[in-house]
Amino acid sequence: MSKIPTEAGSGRHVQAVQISCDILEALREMDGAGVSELAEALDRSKATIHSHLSTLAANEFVVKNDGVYEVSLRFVDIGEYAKGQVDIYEVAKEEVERLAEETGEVAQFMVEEHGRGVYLHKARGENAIQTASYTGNRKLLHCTALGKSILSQLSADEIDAIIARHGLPQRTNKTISSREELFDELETIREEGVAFDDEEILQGLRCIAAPIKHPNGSVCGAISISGPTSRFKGDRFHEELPEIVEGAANVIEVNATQV
Amino acid sequence: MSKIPTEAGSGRHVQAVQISCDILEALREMDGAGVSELAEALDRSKATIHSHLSTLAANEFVVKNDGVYEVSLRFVDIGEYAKGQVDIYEVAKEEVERLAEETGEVAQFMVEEHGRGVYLHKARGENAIQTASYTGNRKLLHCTALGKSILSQLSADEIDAIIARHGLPQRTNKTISSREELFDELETIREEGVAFDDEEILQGLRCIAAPIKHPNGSVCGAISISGPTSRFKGDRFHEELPEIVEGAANVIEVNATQV
DNA sequence: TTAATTGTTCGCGAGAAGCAAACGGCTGGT
DNA sequence: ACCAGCCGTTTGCTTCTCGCGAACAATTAA
Repeated sequence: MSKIPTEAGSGRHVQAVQISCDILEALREMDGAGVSELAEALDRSKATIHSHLSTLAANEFVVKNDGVYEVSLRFVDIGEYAKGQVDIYEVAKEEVERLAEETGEVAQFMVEEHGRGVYLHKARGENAIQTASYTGNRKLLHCTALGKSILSQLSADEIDAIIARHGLPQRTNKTISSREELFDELETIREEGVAFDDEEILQGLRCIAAPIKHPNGSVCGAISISGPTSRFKGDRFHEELPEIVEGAANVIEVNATQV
Repeated sequence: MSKIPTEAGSGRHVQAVQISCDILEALREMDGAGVSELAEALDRSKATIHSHLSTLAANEFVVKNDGVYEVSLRFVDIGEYAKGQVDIYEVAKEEVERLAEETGEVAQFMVEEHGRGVYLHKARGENAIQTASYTGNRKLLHCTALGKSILSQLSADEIDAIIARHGLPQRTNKTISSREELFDELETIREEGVAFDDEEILQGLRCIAAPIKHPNGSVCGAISISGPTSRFKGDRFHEELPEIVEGAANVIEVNATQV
C-alpha cells in the first residue's frame, strides 16, 4: 500500500540494455553525437555503438539528423503520457496556474519518483523571477521546499532509504546535510504544515511549499511558490504566503478526490 | 544537408535492446503491468522480463509502484529536453499561442521525425473545439494539413521513402490514399502556400496549415489552426484564415533566423 | 490451511553481442 | 586533383552474455 522507494537494481542486469541506456544518457549530455564520439566516451567499440544505435533508431528512440544521432521526439510522446498517468496532474496544474496568477510569483508542482523530486508543472506570475527548474527536472528532495514537504510525509524507513541512495549533498552553505538536522526540520514541517527553503539551493531564492496528501494519508506531491528574498520576507513570507500555499494544496486534495 | 528519412534499422540488431523497447511500449500500451503479464504479452520467459525490468528500473526508465511496473517520469525530462533541441520551438510556441488568441480556434505546431508528424505545441482559443491530438502525439503526414504542408516541401524521393515506410492508410472516406492524388495535392499546396484538411482525418473537422521553412529552403515544421466545418467555410476558410496562418508561419521564419 | 498466482533466483547451454579489423565514403588540406 | 585521415558501416570470430526452464519465495485467494 505505501510507496516504498524500491532499492535500485537487485536481480540480474542485462548488459546490452545498460549500454543502450548509457548511449541515451550520453546523447543527451553531449547534445547529440556520432558513432566514434560515443565509442570514445563510453569506452566501447564502434561496432557495438553502431548496432545499438541502429536498434534504438528502429524503435524511434534516437534519430539521425545530418549524420549526428540525437534523442528523438518519441520521448515527448511517452513523457506526456507518463505525466498524464499522475492522477492529480490535471487539477494540480490548474491550481499552479491559479497560484502564480494570485501571487505574481513562480508556482510549481512536484512529485516523488525514485527517491527524487520531479517538477511536473511550472507557472510564472506577473513578477516571477527566472528559476533554473523546468518540467521534468529531477532534483534531490532534501534541498528544496517542495522536496522537504514530500519527505515530511514519509516514514523514517523510507527517508533513510532515500538518504542511503542519494546522500545529502550540499548545494549552498545553508543546505541541510545531516540526518538529524533533516529529521528535525521535517518534524517542524509536519507541525506547521508548510516547508520553507531559505536559500538552501540558491543564493537569494526563497520558497514555500506544502504537501498534497491522498485521502489514505500517503503523499502524492507538493506545490510551491518561489521568489527573491527581497519580496519573500517578514509577514508575507511567514504568514500570508504560507497560508495561500497550504490552501492551494488543500484545493488540489479536495478536487482530486472527485476525479 | 537535406534531411532524408533514414531507412529504419539496417545494420545489426541488438535483440536484448529490442526486448527492452518492446517492454516499454507494452507498459505504455497496458498502462503499467506486472512481470507475468508482460511475459505473456511479449511471449518471453518471466526471468527475461524480470532482468530487463531490473535494468530499466536501475536506469530509472521504469518505476515500480505498488507492485506494477510503469514507464517513469524520466521520459518527461528527456522529452522536454528533446523538445527544446528543436531550434524553432520557442518562437513557434509563442506564435501558436498568439494565433489561437487571434482566431479563437485551436492552433498547433508540428515537426517531422522518422517520416511522421509530431505535434509539439497546441494552444486553444476562446471558441476552440476539442481535438484528439496532444503534445508528443505522432501522426502520419498524409492525412493532416500540417503533415501535407511539410510533405509539400520535401523531394519526391523523400516522399516516396516515407510512403514506402508508412503507407497511406485511410482515415475517413476523404483521406488521400494514392500516390498520384497525394503528389497532385502537394503541387497545389506549393502553389498556394497553404494546405487544407477537409475532414480527411475526422468528420466535421477542417484545418489550415502552412509550412515553416529554413532560410536554406529545407522545411523545419508547420503551423495550423483547426475548427469545425460550421465555422470553417466560405471566405473565412478560403481567404481570411489561410492568410493569417501563412503570416504566422512567416513570423516564425523571421524570428527563428534571429536566434 | 491450502491452493493458486506472482515475483525472484539459479544453473546451463545456445547463440547473441561485443570486438578487431577491414572497407568504403566523405572531407579537408596541400 | 589527389592524397591522407576520419568516420560510419560491415563482417567473422570468439566468448561470455542472456534467455530459458525450473525451482524457490512471497503474496493473495479461497
